[in-house]
Amino acid sequence: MKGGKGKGALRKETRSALKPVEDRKMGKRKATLKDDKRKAKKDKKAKKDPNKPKRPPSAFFVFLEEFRKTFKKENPNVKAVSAVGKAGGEKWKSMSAAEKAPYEAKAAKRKSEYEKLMNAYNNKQPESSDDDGEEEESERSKSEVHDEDAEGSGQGEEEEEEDDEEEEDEDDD
DNA sequence: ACCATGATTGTTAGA
DNA sequence: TCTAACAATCATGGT
Repeated sequence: MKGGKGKGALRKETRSALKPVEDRKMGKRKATLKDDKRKAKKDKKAKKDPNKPKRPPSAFFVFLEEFRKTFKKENPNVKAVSAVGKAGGEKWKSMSAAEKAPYEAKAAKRKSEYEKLMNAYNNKQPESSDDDGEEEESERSKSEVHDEDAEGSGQGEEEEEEDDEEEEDEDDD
């Protein structure tokens, strides 16, 4: 019985309006970034968030990290970051879902950590303090960490088992 | 001297 | 629902 994946019937018609900006201009999406970044340093109002967790790298980035090494190794002459991006993106699309699976898995894990970090970050974030009152919240909350090696937490260090991969449904329509 | 940019795709959060 | 911007990287250029 392979009824295991009957859900494949109709994923979702919402696709109707999926990707309205598929080929949206790749122009600089961070145009304002420059302003923002600079402002952050210049303006104190834009408090810097040292604790602010950065967005977890997507499967593509995870793959890119490794790809970069290889690419640079075979192309030590190439110094343009865009070169790696292009080559990486091209190959990424060339990879099969199964191949990207391990990368996605890792990316998913990263996200888990991101959520956790976000939790701590949220904790630090003061509840909208009306005016520009810089309130240095003493973070003695999480500071009290003993040695909780008991671990148990699901997010333990998991050894990467590259050996056994779970090839799942490749969709055999 | 230092910061932003370029290019890739994915993901996340805000409007 | 949809949009926009950011995540890494690294040499180079502009101010």
